[in-house]
Amino acid sequence: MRLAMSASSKSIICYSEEDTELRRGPWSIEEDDLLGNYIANHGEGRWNLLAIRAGLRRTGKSCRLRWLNYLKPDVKRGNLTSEEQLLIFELHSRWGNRWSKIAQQLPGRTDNEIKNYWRTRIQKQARYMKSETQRTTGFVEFFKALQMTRCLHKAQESSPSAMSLQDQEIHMPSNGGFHYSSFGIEATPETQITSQRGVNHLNQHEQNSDSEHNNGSSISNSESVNIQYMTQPLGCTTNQFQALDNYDFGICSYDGYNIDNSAYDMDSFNLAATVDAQNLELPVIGCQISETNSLNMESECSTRSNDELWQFMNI
DNA sequence: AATTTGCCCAACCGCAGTACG
DNA sequence: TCGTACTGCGGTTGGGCAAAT
Repeated sequence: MRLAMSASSKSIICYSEEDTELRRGPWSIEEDDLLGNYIANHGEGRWNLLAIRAGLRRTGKSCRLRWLNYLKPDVKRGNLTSEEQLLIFELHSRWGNRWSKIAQQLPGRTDNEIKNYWRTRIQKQARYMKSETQRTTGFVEFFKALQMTRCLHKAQESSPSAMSLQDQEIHMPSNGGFHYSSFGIEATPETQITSQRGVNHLNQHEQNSDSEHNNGSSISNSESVNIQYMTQPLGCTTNQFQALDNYDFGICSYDGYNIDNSAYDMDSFNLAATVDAQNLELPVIGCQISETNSLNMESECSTRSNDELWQFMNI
């Protein structure tokens, strides 16, 4: 067996003992046509057989990948929307590097695409944030807001009928326009979120105690977040979602962001290394549910680093 | 203008799980 | 029950391209 690089197409051609060529590398238009036409006529499956019968000098594996990631009609091309990006962010926080599972929640997007997206854009931003961490607290609010969504998820899981957040908007601090509408969670007018005012402290020990991608919530529901279901609409009610007292806020334990260091260079998200956790006092976040059933979350204290923070959000 | 650097993304690889004879 | 082939998934690689130097 030997390998050679095709000069014209830069495809690697693999010669076996029988001198049957196995093409590798980029697919040509002709190959795409062959594969597409064959699947149109015969359907998917049995990829090795398909490759042979379609007259493709490719492995079944290669054919499958080409079909699923590129040729399949419902594959969506182009940049990810902001909603999709945020959804990826959220789902990754829940499931870690389960790309195929995440992709299932984004119709038309492939696991490969999401994986590439995460690897490039997210980690780039993470590196940026890490470099900024020493002089900004903006990321704290950001992660706090993400934790907020997790609170809501938890509440939804515990009482799914009463709490859903679809179509809601969570406005991140100050000048950030932050839409969580694609998170698949939905707010009802009956939803109220309250919390005692206090100061958040990061607790490294507790954070680290959360294993398995930290899927388990670190929230002590009884103490940190109370979610009540009211009988009257909350249209004009401003609910303080303040401080998430005693909340194992878990910047470091926020799923997926520091536990995947082995998979990618996720040091960027290992904020424990860059934050003086014990001395970190988090700003207060106010939580408001408007008449339009949208949940607005606002910071009650301004930060000078919003622009920096929202660079992250405005990927 | 030439070279370097970094980003993006398609494609490949290895492994684990599953189906099937 | 076992071995083999197939399938799917996550991780990695490398080429193309544009921006920076």
